[in-house]
Amino acid sequence: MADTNIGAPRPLTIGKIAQGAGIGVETVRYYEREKLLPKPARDPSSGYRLYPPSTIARLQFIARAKRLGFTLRETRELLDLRRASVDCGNVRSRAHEKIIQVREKIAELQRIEGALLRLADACPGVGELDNCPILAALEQGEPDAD
Amino acid sequence: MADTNIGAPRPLTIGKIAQGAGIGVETVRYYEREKLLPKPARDPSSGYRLYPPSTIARLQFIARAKRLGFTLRETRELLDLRRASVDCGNVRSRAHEKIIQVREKIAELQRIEGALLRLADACPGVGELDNCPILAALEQGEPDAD
DNA sequence: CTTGACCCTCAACCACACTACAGGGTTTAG
DNA sequence: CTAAACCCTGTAGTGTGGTTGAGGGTCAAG
Ligand SMILES: [Zn+2]
Ligand SMILES: [Zn+2]
Ligand SMILES: [Zn+2]
Ligand SMILES: [Zn+2]
Repeated sequence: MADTNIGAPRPLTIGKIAQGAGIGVETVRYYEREKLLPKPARDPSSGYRLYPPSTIARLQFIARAKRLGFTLRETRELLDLRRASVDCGNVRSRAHEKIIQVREKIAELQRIEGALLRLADACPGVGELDNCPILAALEQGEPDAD
Repeated sequence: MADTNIGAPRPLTIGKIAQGAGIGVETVRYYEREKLLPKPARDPSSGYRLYPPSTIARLQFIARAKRLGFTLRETRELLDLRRASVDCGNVRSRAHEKIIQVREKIAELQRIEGALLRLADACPGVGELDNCPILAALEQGEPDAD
């Protein structure tokens, strides 16, 4: 409201965008090395990196993709898709692949949870280790576990 | 049935126990370095490692613990518990800790799955990327995701 | 006896996603 | 002007769970 120089996207230093995205400065430089961020402009005299403010959104994109279970490699591919002007279907099919992977992980963890629960419930919690069904199952194999 | 030399636990070479446990020879030596396996006897002339057959069971213990979500460090602690003659309660409490961790992972993955499903269902799968709700959510943040 | 399969040690390397120096230069507040 | 806070490059280290390779020695079959 006060100043209306909206046309000038005053560039931000690496510290600002890192803080804006809630990550470390080193991580931003790492993302640049790993090609998740394009090489930014530089201040000619100091050599400092100068980022457009939209870079913060891009870093948040990366953070969200990470929270959704995408690796950095996959996230880079998503970002590249946009550059390459591919269509929606490509993006959606990646999301579907990721859903399948996530479900597989969940199923595996639920199997693990069930096995641990059965073992913990069978363990008296007192007494000699020779009677402990948890160690026994680990040593001899559990009927239901595999 | 044929030979009854049961009292002599003829030792096995590293290749045999690795094959018996379904893992690699290098992995067995790695486990020894990481103190998940005690240092085995050696053939005096060749220097070959000589293992009692029960080592295969120990390796399977490790494999099962890994499948149950224990790290190698935690698995070593389980194995050390047995050596240290601690009681059942210690083992059970570790299993409970692990159950809690597994449930947290499951909840996180279910949150991720829900977010991905909402996005994928909203994405038409055809057309321009500018209309893709998946990329839009990653760029601008999704209301339900966080 | 020779060949190939097996074994030895020590060391380096892999992926992943950072993180931490070392050894500088620059900007900014007081 | 000075000192703190920031920035630069480049290299190296973290942790997890192994795998691979070099450069050998040993054992069993033919
Ligand atoms: Zn319980
Ligand atoms: Zn018990
Ligand atoms: Zn779907
Ligand atoms: Zn789409």
